[in-house]
Amino acid sequence: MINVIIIDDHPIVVDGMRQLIDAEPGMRVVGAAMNGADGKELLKSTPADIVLLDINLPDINGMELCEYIHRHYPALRIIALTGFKEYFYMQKMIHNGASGYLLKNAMPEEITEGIRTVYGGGEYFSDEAGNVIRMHREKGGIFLTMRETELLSLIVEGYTNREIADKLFLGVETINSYRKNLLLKLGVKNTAAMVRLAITEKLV
Amino acid sequence: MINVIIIDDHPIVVDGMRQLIDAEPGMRVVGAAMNGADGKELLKSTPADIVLLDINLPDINGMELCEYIHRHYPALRIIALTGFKEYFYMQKMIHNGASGYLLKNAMPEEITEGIRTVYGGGEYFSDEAGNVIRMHREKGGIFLTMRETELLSLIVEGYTNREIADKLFLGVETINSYRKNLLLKLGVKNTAAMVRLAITEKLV
DNA sequence: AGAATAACCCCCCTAAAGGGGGTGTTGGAA
DNA sequence: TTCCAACACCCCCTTTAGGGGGGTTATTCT
Repeated sequence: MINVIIIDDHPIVVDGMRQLIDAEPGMRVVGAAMNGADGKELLKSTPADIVLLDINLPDINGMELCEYIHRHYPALRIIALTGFKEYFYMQKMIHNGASGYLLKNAMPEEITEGIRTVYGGGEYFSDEAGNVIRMHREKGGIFLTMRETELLSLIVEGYTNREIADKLFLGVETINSYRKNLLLKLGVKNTAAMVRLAITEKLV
Repeated sequence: MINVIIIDDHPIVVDGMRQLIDAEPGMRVVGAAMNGADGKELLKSTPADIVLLDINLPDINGMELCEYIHRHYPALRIIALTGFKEYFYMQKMIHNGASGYLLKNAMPEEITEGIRTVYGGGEYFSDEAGNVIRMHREKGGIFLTMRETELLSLIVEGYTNREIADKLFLGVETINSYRKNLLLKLGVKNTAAMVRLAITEKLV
């Protein structure tokens, strides 16, 4: 029996997953949390095999939580379950210990198959995610570093330096440096042009 | 009995909604579609009272589909069900005939309450959405004028206020006013978010 | 004639972004 | 072991953007 924990702040998604997994023979949902803090508590009290982890959580970043889980519960296998289809997130989650990456528009069969594959020790990426990862892996040249890409995404989403600093627990001056460096690397002179480039060139 | 149709490309969301609604007395899901084309077919064959409509659909834009549904089935009440919290989307959906706007992180009770309220002839907006809408309704602002669109394009292209002013033979302060008004109308708080919205929604 | 709206202009003031310099740590490749 | 890239941080300073007000015209619809 594969025991699954869900950490996701969308009640509807949690309900849907629960129904899907419980209906599947050989696996069941043993707990669910709607934020990072509850998630950590849940992990402490409830032994499980698989964690389905959202990236968008109200209190902490899912990617950090992924790293935390991987460090504190190395035996636990993590599958990212998110709407983000940007390579950046996949790269980061895998780097932080995730063994699978499921997009929320994945078909139910993909989800159960993913759980089984990852439980068996493998890696699993849902169709679209797999394509994106393959595309980038052969191209290789990501000329922005991970941190830079991360910063860029946050800028594109409209966060100010102050907000980004708080979110990442860094100094404002640090964010400033990154921002200036991004302008330099991308060869643009202001945020507006950078955002446009980031979107049209799919850098995020 | 309130008959509900769901149009959303996330199977898990559909499952979750279905479970939630079917468990609620007095309402039931009579059909679901995962894209716009299937959605249109479904509407043709299946009479219903409420449509829960996602904005992110693989084939067509949910906002356009909203308008289509409203025109072809005026009796049908539409509730937007989406993750977008920008005012722009709410405004557009309401303008296109939606009677409610639910964010995907809404609590289950909000969803069922929303369905009931809208079925009863009212309007319903989930907590966060409601705040955003109320804030904007008092201030007003529907579509972009020619001039505003022109300004927006120039901003997206990375020109500063000074440059735009010179280019259009206007005062810098005038450009400033336009820019501020654009932020207000589009419901975003800075240039980065505005540029993103302008590009992804093809406002330019 | 009156109301509404687009287009235009101006002030003050603060917050945020950007330009140009710099420091130090770390972890991996050579 | 040395070297380098990535990362995080700091200073001073100027420009740009954004928040809050205040207006005037001309047109268009009723």
